[in-house]
Formats: sequence, C-alpha cells, structure tokens
Amino acid sequence: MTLKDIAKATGFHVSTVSRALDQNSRINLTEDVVRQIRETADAMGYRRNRLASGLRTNRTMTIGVVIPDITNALFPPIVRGIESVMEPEGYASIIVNTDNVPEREMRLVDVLTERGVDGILHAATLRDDDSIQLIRSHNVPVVTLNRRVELDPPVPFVINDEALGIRMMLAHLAEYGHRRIAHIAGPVALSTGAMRVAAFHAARAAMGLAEADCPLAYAERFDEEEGHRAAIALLDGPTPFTALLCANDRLALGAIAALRQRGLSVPHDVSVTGFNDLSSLDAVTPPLTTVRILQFEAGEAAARLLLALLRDPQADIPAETVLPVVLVPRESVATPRPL
Amino acid sequence: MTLKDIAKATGFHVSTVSRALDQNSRINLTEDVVRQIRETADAMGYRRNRLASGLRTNRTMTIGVVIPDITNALFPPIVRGIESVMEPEGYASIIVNTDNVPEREMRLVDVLTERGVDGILHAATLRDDDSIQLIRSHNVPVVTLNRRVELDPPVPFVINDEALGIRMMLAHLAEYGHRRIAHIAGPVALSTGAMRVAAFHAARAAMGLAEADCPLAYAERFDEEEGHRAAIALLDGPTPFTALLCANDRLALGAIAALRQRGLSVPHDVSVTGFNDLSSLDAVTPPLTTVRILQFEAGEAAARLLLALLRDPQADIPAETVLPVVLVPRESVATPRPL
DNA sequence: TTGTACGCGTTATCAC
DNA sequence: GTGATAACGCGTACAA
Repeated sequence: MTLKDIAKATGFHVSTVSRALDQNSRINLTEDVVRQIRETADAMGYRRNRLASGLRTNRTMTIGVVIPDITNALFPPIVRGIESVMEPEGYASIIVNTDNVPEREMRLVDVLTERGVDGILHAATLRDDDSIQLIRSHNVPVVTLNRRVELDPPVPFVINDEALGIRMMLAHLAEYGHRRIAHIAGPVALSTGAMRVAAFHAARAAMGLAEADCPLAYAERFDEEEGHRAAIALLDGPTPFTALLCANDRLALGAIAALRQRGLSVPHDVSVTGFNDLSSLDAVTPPLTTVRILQFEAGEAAARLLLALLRDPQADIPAETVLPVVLVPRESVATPRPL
Repeated sequence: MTLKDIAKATGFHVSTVSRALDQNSRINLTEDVVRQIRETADAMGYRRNRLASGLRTNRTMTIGVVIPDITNALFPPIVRGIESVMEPEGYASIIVNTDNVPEREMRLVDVLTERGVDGILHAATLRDDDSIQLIRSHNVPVVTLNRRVELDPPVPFVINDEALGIRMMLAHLAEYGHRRIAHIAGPVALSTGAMRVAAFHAARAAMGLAEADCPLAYAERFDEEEGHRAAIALLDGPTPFTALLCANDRLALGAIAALRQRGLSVPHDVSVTGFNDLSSLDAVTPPLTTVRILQFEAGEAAARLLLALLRDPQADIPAETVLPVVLVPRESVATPRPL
C-alpha cells in the first residue's frame, strides 16, 4: 500500500494524495477531495512509509535515549517519563546502554545518528564527554538528564537538586546528634558524584562539623560492591564515625552489608543513608532513610525540552532545570551510640 | 557525506563506490580500487545512510521489542539479553511498553511496522493476542518470550519451565510438612498465569493433597496490590491454610503485607513463596523463597531465534524453547504451625 | 571489472 | 486546487 496505489484507486495524482493525507498541506485542497482520498486510504489500509518520508524530510520521528544500564532501577522510570511525552507526539525511542564505557558510548551514538534520530536524550553523560561533541557535530539536538556535562556552549540539562538533598540529609543526621559523619562519595567523573561530594563538603563546613571528624571514601562505581569496599576502607581508617552518608542507595546497601559483616548493627551502631529512593527500599532491613528524586518527571521535563528543540532548533529553552528533592526518613538512622 | 561525494572525490562512479563499501559486492572489484575508495571514504568520514539503504533493501537493521512495562524489574535483564545478541550484529532496538492494554499493543505494533522494523521480539503477548496477527499480516518475523501465544500456525516462543518451578515449590513446602497450601494465581489471560495455576492443580493432585485443603484466589494483575487483595480474600475465605504459594514475587510481596496487617507473621504463622527471583529479594524481610528464572538468557535465546529468521524467513527454528528454573530456598518458609 | 540507468516511497516546488 | 517533476541516498540488473 503506497501513495501510488491510493492514487490509482482514486484517480488523483500521487502528490494530491500526499497532500490530502498531510495535516498541513490539506488546507489547499477541496474538502470533498480530501474526504474521498482519506476514506479510500483508510479502506485500503494505507500507512505512510516513515523511511521514505524521512529520507525526503530528514525527520525520522525517532529519538535516541542513551542510558548507562536499564537494569539499574534508576532508569526505567526515566524512560517511561520520556515515552509519556514523546509517544503521543509520534516519536519512537531507540534505547542504548553504555555501561559508562566511553568507547561504547561513542559507538552507540553512531548507531543512533546512522539511523537518523531527530534528537537525543542523554542520561549517561560523563562530566567530560566526547560523545556529546560527536552528537553536536551531526547537528542533532541533545538534552542531558540525571547528569550534566561541562561544555561550551552549554548543553541543556535536567538534574535533581543534589546540593539540597545532601544538605537536608546532613541536617537530618545532625538533628539526631551525629557529629562524626563519614561520606561514601560516588565517581567524580559523573556530575552526580562530583556535585554530591562538593555539597557534602560545603554543608559540613556550614554546619560547623570538623573536617577531621568526617572521613571520606570514593567509590569508583555507583554499585553495592563499591559501597562495600568503601565502607570497609572507612572502618579500617583512623577516623571513627557514627553515621555514614552514602552518595546513592546502592552504595548504602553495599555499606550496610559490610557493616554487618563487621558485626555492627544498623542503625544502632552506625546510621546509614542513601540517595535516589529506589523502589522497594522500604522493604529492606532496615528501611533505608534516603532522598527521593523525581525520575519520571526528569524524563518528562527533558523530553519536553527536546521537543521544543525539535520544533525549532533555535528555540530559547532553559539551560538548567533543577528538580526538587524530598527527604524520606525511615529506620536506618538512630541516635549515635557513644564512641 | 554521501556516496556521491566519495564518487566525486575518487573519480569513480557512485555504484562502484557503493560496491567497494559493501562486503559482498566488493569481490568483483580490483583490490586497488577498493582500497582507494575505502581510504577516502574513511578520511571524509562517510557513513552509510541507513534510511536510504533501508528504503532500497527493505531492511532497517532495527528490531522492535514489545514489553509490558520496563519499570517492572522482570524486563530490563531481558532487554539486555536481547541487546547482547542483536547489537553486535548491527541491530538497534525500538522498545515499547504496552501496560498489558490490548489497544495500546495494537497501536505500538503499528509504530514499529511503520518504521520498518525487520523483526519483533514480543514479551508482552496475551494468550489470545491480536497484535501478533497484525505483525504477521505485515510479514514481519516474530518470536515471543517470557510468555507464549496460542495461535495457528504457532509462534516460536522462549519461556521458563513454569510447571517444573511450581512442582518444585510445592514439593519444597510439602517437605516442610505443609498440607494446606493456598495459591494466588496470576491473570489467566497471560500464559504465565495460566500455566502456573494449571501446574499447581496437577502437582497438588499428584502429591495427593486434597483440593478442598488448597484454596485458590485469582489476581487480575501481577502486582503487589493484587497480591494484597487476593491474600485478604483467602484469609477471609472458609479454608484455613499454612502456606501461600504465589504465582510471582510481586504477588508474594503484597500478600506478605496483607498477612502482617492481619497480625500474622511470615513464616511462623504462614509460609509464603514467590516466582521469578527479582533482584534484591534477598534484602527484604523475610528473604523470599522463590523460583529463579533466566531473564537475560531468555532475551538471548529469543534474539538468536529471531536472528535466524532474519537471515532466512523460512529457517527451521525450534517452535518451543523452555529454559530451566531453579528453586531458591530462603527464609519465608518454615514448618507449619498447628491450625 | 566498471559504468549506466532506474526505482524504492515520499514530499517540495514548480506550473497550470 | 490540482498535476507534473525532481530529488532525498542507496543498491542492483544490465550493459559495456
């Protein structure tokens, strides 16, 4: 079923049929002709060939979504948020997983641009990321979300209020009486890791906690294994602590496992906190005190920004969107036991 | 950068360039010409336009992946399994979420076929599913996974050994001494729900447990809310039970919440079991006894089947692939307390 | 071994 | 208002 078939069936010319089937050009046609063409097109089950259309218009009505790993519970809600905005507008999404490997990222961006995606939503960017440059060199609009990239000219981004989250959590721990608060920082190559550890330093200083009392360990990935390793490193370090503020939930889960291995109870011996509020964290033991971020909404917001760019590449869209976060107090924090 | 540009730069004709850049037709060309063309193509950064290529060949090197909901932890590993096979072969995936709504399913299949996907992996099929017929009417190869559809001619599928899983779990409970075992069945519109409840009946009878001692409740969706509702219904029913075998993990989680609300302890008052072994189920309280299925491997297997079909639509591939399951005993099962 | 010519399905831009 | 034509980039039967 092609335009040609409909043309033959109705007796009109292909171009007339094309116009009748297009919302915009339809205005130049007699209402009667439009109706007739559309009816037989429907009857014959005509469906526009998006490849041919894209070849002609340079628009595929497809976007690329770049994420680190869909099995990480952080990302599926983001993907659904994106879909909830893009799908009603007629856009489909090609999703690729980078595993935070730069080479993979570059190749996958190639995969996307080869298929002529109209734009890219990038939730896997590193702070210094060549793939963004690559995308730009193809003149493909891009918005990052969850993380940001530091580049000139700037890339519009949608992130969470990392600083506020860390501040609230630190204040929460202080309220319980903690003065010796350790931090497991995330990878500094990611904006989330970097921003959270910077916020930790700033908030700690502002609250008058001594730097010497608040030891730090850096995780190389945002996962349980690294959380475990970093917690052990802190426990084996010279500085005692009563609370452990982790840069995300998975680090916290790993840290809790490590503390238990060392015979420490959470929260009675050490309080532990996370960040993100992955689902079913209320079912773990103890239910984890954490910071809730807006995953679905981040996807929505970024998609809306991209949509504006797709309609008009010169559109003046906000460069920075920072979504609010909420403290979720549960049971992994208690009053400190005297050291 | 098009073939035309390379042709101009090298002095050869477009078709010669096209051939030089294609693995298969290259054999007809002088080695020297091929080298020269490929070198300048590389230097000029040529990349084949997959749209134009697809328009010509009817192959987009893109497949469609239909799942119910990516935020359901069951599916991300499946998606990665698919990707692990398809991506190295040059295929990209368009992923769509049906939410188990038939109308949505139909529209999303349209989205996929419009974009000319070469094949579809369908993990969201209903037992009686019109979207599969729709796919077939477009002559697009399809393999279902996780679930199966009952259609003639049959659609190749990759599923888990549901019957074995249920049998093993029932035997496990019986070993602990349970004779009064309730079942929360999944939606019978899904092959997983139907096969598990059928297996429950068969295994129960084979083990000599009285049907009257083993009450049933049907969930309308595989989620916590329905698990909760069904558990309450069983508790309010006339038949007492000491164990509750749930058709999947999420139903079990909901059921445990319901039991607790009624002041019952798991596993001391009632043993509860799940199916699937979603990640971090070992972190919940109590750690859930369940059946582990091979999610990633299911994705891999289905992708390999589809790949065979993409190479040769007439390929003789196995109609049924049943992956092994493993019982994972944890702490949600104990010896029954006398009624 | 290389070049010619055409068509895939659509749409933009003419002319009438 | 409608029709004719060309072009998007590529692949391939056919000719040379």
